[in-house]
Amino acid sequence: MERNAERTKANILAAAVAEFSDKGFAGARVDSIAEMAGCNKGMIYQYYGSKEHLYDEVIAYEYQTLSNIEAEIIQNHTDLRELIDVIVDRYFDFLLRHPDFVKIIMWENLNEARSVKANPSLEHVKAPIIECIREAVRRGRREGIFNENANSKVVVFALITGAFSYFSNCHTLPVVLRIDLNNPEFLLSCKQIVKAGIRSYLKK
Amino acid sequence: MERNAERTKANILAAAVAEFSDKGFAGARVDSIAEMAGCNKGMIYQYYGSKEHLYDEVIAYEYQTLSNIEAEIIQNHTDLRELIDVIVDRYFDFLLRHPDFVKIIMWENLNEARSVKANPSLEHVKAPIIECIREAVRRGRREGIFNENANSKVVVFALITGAFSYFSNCHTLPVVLRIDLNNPEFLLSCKQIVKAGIRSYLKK
Amino acid sequence: MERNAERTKANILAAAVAEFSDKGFAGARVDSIAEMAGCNKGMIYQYYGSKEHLYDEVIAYEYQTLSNIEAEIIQNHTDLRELIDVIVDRYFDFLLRHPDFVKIIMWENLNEARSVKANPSLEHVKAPIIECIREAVRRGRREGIFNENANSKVVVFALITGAFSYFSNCHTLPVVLRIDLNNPEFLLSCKQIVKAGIRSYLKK
Amino acid sequence: MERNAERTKANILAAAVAEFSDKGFAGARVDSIAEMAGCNKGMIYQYYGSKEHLYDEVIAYEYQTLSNIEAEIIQNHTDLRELIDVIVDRYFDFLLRHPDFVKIIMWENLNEARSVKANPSLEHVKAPIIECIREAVRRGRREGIFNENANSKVVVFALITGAFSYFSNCHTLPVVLRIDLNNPEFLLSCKQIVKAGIRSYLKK
DNA sequence: GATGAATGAGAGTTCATTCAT
DNA sequence: CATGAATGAACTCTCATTCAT
Repeated sequence: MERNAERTKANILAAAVAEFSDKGFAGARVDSIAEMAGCNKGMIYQYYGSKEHLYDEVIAYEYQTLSNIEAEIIQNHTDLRELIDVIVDRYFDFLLRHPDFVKIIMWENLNEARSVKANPSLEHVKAPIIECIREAVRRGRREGIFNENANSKVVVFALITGAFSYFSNCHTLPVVLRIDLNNPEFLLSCKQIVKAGIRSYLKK
Repeated sequence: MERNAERTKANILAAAVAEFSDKGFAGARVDSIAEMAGCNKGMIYQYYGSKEHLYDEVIAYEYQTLSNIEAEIIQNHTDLRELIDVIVDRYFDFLLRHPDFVKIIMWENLNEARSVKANPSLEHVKAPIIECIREAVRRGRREGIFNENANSKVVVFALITGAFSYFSNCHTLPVVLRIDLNNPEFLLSCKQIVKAGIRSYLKK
Repeated sequence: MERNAERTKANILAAAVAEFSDKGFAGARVDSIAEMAGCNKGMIYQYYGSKEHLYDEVIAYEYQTLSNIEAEIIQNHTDLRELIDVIVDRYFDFLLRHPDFVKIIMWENLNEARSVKANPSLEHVKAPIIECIREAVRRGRREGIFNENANSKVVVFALITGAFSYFSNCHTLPVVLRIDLNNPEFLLSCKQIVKAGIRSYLKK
Repeated sequence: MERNAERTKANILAAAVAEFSDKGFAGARVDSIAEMAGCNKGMIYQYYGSKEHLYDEVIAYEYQTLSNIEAEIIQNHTDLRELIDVIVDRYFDFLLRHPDFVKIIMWENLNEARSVKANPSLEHVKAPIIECIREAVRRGRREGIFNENANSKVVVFALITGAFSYFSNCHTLPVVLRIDLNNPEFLLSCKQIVKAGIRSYLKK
């Protein structure tokens, strides 16, 4: 068995993402993470100190993945009129491709964000996208296409939760509503509702 | 020491709602539930069989509380134009006053709805509100105020998730967005965005 | 529900015989006994004081059933030459029809006869059959058909264990020897071996 | 505190033999086994999975100890006329020196041989001694000293139960018959009865 | 750096027994 | 006489963590 600290650490983190997103903090098993990571349990304690610290790292890591997407959006957007649509689309795409992310964020909310609150660097993880929207709103006002009183944080909140909500109830609602979330038309309608809601808020 | 089976059973269920909504299935402790219920652990097993069955009862109970609200909405609504606004308002009100409900639903989604799927009666728990919306859409079409192609289940889905999403990220987003969800204006804006999105879907 | 102390007591004892013979003392459940007896658990404690005392009563009861058979044998036997054969046949018959007896005796042996030792009246439960054999051996000596040195207690021991052993390994031996204990020929052979062994001991 | 998986596993098995033979499956305590084995309770679950699997291992182990004795008997016997006597003597010796074995077999019979039946390898654990007796009976017939119709499985059954029965009632019968099983003469008489019974069956 | 044997606290569950009704 | 709600101790089993190797 080859010795490679970097690789082992990365394997542990990846395994931890899978385990914590699947079972949550209380349900996750350190043994399972070690097995998935293909390493010994002792390694986890050597590299991450405790189950709790490992969980913190997972939270930070997951927030970073979305942050990377947001950085991309910010760099590439040009047209103000299309910005909302683009962000909604990118958020839906991201969450669709990262089911782990959705779950981790849900666990962390049920955890009352204790890990997020304990990590000072996360206070600023959304700064770029907030600033991007704030600037867009400002410009939109000047150009006369956006409302004077629109609160840019309301917009960010609506963007995130609008996309998120399609995924966060994805197990119970299909049962009680007897719907199929994989239906592309259904997805399209939901995206349009989110977009229309936010556009309405900005214009009004 | 008074003996009362009915009361004890109810106490256990109430304690279980509190414990499961707070900690989830894996994190909940049967000991804590017994202590909160002011009874012996054995009573829980006598009345509910196992931690898992107790959880199932909690899930069923919580769905029933919302179902009661929905029944009320259906009985009282008259004006088609106001229906969406009324439901959004009532859902937000309900979730605001029932934080346990939000959490339980989130835990159950993370649990992949295993308990919901195992309880056949829950398949029909949403039938009344679905039927109410379907009928409204039908009438709206005839009156010429609603879209021909509007899917009533999309509307129900958007109503539920629209309200839900305000609450389901209520711990992480205030931290990373530096917002205050208790601000009444913020709440109002969010409700308006949800209403506008759905109205747009119906009209378009 | 009719109130009848005698009947309830008898029902409990019958249920206890079934439960203890099936599961042994440690495996038996007071709840099961109450259910089988069609009465409340409290009754068991009222009439028998504890699980342990109830077990003691079961032991005493079972010994009595065999004692009744032995009394019958003693009264009816006449011919000295046939006595051994008769007793072996009657013992096999009894054990065949009373599987509970075999099991209870086995549990009690594994229990190191604590209950038997604690019940002084059981010290004399075998006195009649012992006396019967002793007298038979004495007469057999006088008539010249039995050995001078035959120990009558050896005979009783061999009679009891000879019959018993056909039943006490009735679950393991059929598996490892691949035999069918219900085969009448097999049973006959076993009885003959026991009879021949004891006759040999008496004659030699 | 030395760490040695092999040793710990062996200690647990030895402790389990003692505990299960003493208390049976239901009465045995995992805590007691751990204490006797001088290890932590968790080790038992790591190495044996469950109390039930540990019991299965004990059953298999005990059958093996007798199988070893039987292999020895088979290798060393020469004279056909002495075979029965030798086996009876060796069985009595073995059971005298292995009280655990007798008890475990009794528990397992009361357990309705569930563990024996669940272990396919035990179906053949008696094959060597069965084959040995079968061959002896065949040769005895050819030499004219054994009966034409003797069933070799009856012989094996009688050998095993004959020896076993001396031990399986060793706690109750001494009390109710007022005998001393440690008396060497008594033992000798019992062995002779068993031998005579089987010889009679073979000759007749 | 890496292993896996070992630990101890605590989890869910059972059960003989008691007691208010 | 009879019920069944309630108790508390003890049981089997789990798991985060430590540590000798």
